[in-house]
Amino acid sequence: MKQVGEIIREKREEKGLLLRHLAAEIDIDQALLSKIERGERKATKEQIVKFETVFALKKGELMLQYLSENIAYDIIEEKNPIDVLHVAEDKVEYLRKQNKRK
Amino acid sequence: MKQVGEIIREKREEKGLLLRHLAAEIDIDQALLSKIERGERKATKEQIVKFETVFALKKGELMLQYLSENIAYDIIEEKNPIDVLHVAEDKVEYLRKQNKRK
DNA sequence: CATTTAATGGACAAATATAGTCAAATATTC
DNA sequence: GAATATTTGACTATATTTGTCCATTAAATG
Repeated sequence: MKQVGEIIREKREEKGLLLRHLAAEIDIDQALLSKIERGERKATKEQIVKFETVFALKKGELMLQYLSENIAYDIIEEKNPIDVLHVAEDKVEYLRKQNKRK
Repeated sequence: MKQVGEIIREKREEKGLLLRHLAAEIDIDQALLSKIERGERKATKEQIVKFETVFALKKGELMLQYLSENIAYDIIEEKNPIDVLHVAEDKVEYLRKQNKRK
């Protein structure tokens, strides 16, 4: 199961880019990119969008990994993380219906 | 589908407590409690634990609602929130296995 | 193996988000 | 309509996140 940072590093190396090249494209410091790739820091949503563009990934593909990874790490230390996700699912479905109605 | 704030308000009223009484027990300003009950502000995890104690709820019961509610609102505006949750579930399961092994 | 180049670590600063308070304005109850 | 309870909004404090700089380490190259 690949982490977002790993995916980014792989893609960067596939393209033969150096940290500083990709960092420049994303418009961040190369040290920060290094940390993101190694999972020491999290990217922002905006940066994930940029990565998708630079790597020509399907829109939302990396974002899906990113969002779910954040959630997973947020709750992994909790009592019943799986239950939390199931209840969250109920709530999302409920909220969507609500929105549809109005 | 009840929101955390609503649950708190119900419980408080069941016990016949005023905002300022419960606020004192939880050790926050009553204005903040008012906002939490109406969903204008979010409680902290620590406060949720206190609410569980004050209301003699099963440990983790309110926390489950709280955590899942936060997640639901975090992703409701995203493209495929349900997919996000499913992938998050995979990741949680993966992380747990990892932990077990070491 | 010495130099150059790339990547990483750590301390700090800036920006943003969250939590909390106070006092005034509203609403509710008697 | 006075007293009590709740809500609102502006503001401050605190915590967290994001980003940069520069020193250090690691890797590659002549």
